[in-house]
Amino acid sequence: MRVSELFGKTQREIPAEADIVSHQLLLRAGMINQVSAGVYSYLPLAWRVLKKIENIIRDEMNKAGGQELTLPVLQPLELWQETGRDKAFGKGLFTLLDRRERNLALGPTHEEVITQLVSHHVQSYRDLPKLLYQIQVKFRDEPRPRGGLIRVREFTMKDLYSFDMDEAGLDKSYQKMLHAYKNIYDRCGLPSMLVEADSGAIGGKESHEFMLLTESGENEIIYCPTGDYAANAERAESVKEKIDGGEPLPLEEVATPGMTSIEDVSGFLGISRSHTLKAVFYIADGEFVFVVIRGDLDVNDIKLQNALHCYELRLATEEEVIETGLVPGFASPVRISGIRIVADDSVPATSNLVSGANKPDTHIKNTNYSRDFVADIVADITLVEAGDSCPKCGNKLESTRGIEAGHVFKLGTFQSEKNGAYYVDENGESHPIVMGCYGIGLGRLMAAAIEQNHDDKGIIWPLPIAPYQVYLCPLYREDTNVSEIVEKLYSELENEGIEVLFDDRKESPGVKFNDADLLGIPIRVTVSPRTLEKDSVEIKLRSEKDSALVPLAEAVTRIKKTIEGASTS
RNA sequence: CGGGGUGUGGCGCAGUUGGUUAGCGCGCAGCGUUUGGGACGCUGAGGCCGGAGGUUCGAGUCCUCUCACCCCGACCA
Repeated sequence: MRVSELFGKTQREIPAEADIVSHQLLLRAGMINQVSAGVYSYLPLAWRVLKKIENIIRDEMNKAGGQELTLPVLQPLELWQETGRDKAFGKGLFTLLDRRERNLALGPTHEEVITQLVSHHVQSYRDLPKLLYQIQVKFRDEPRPRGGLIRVREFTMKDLYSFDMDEAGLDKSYQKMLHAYKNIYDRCGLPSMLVEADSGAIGGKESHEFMLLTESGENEIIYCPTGDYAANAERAESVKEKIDGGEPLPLEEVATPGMTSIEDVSGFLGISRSHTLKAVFYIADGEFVFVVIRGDLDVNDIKLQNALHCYELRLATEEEVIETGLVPGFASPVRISGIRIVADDSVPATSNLVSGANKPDTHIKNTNYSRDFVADIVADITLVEAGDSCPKCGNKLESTRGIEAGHVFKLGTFQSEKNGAYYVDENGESHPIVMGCYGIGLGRLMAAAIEQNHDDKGIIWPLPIAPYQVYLCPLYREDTNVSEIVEKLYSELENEGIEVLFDDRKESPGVKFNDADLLGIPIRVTVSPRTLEKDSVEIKLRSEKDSALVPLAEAVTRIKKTIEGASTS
């Protein structure tokens, strides 16, 4: 492709809209164009990158035994009502009415449709297992699209769904996908980290995410430096410090004027925070919930939401707390009724805690779980932080950030039961099909690749996903034969099947070099009167500082070698 | 949905207490001189100042409403 003919222009200045690097560079490189919040057009350079990523993914899916198919974007809302996931997605689901006033949804994902499809074509254990996938556009009305391509409302995603007879089969499919995913990121040239993930309110039991580590990542990752544990902070667990409160003592009121925070109370009474009981109030699907946790710990909202099995969860306002009859800052789970109580598992494990007294300026000492109050739910709802202890080995956990570039779930039979996908086993008995699902967002992967690979000049594409492999950069001068030689080189490279972006513009060297750097093409080949004096061309890798002069006659083979070397290493 | 911010040629911005033909840089077009890290000169094209309503002799500027986009939070496979 000749740059003079390429659709899309580079921009020197950083668009004011863009905050994160990948967004800025995608815009400056003329790769994407925003149409609406979270909706983009993809120009030829971006499209080529997406196609390369797509082909790598497709290849790995096929190798793992996946069969590609295509599914509708337009889906009847009833299908979503069958599983109740219309509620789980809530406003995130784009819906519309057709001319007959029937409700339709734009697919945010395709479990419902594919499960229904499978129910029509799988009746027997002989039809299983199956791995089916599609690479298609999906729609989600995100509350807040952000970060350019990181979080959008219309996006292309590869989703594979596995259908197995039983858990053992699912385990196998799941392992296959973990392996395939690792290969995908490796082949794209992007280091990834596998972490345990939250599977959401309706998800199955097990779930993992593939993270591309970068500081601009939306997700906090908690991991053990020994490598035996890594999890999204949303679900990370830790070994909680054991606090010995001694034998249960009688309840005792104590005046604590104005001491409304854990900090205040522990300081005032001269005890550590871990000897206090922290009360936090939430509204879960409209219901007021009283949450208690040991004073030195914080509540993880996601874990709490999972424990409550609710769709919507938020902190209660002070007014709501007062309306409920509680005293903010001095609330206690002791002797209250009609309010659901959730306790972190640290609470039953610790004795003689200081809690509120449900009256102003007063706390009670020696609150003991079971004797003084019980919770409706006891669960681990602790927010884990760097410095806590690894659940596997006890070492200090660390924290980093990453972009979620893939998410795999063991769905189990929830979906197949609701959408009626059953099979008959050898004994003629009917069972729901055991499912898994495995997604990768292509645009996000592209953006994450840039977040991981750039410098102050521009993008540095890993060769396997670069829009072009070679940037052929002649520096013309009228009285020389650069033009003739570079045209010949261009067609030779193309004949070898090498993807060349040929900067045939009559621009100054500075402009060309800067554009080459901005676009991030891995191999830059400069031909100029200066190199031709030595009968050579200059080859420079975008990822490296130095360049090398290579004899013109060897240029093509040298470039081929560089490409092969990069793709096998 | 709550909080904050921004809307002025393709991009980045300026525009005073309201005052005449709305500016600058980049980019774009033409001509000429240039060519190893975003060259220079000359000439030129390109604007319902986000939209609607209002105040006023007069509105990019003031008032009201509205829309869009961005950021933080809520939310989110």
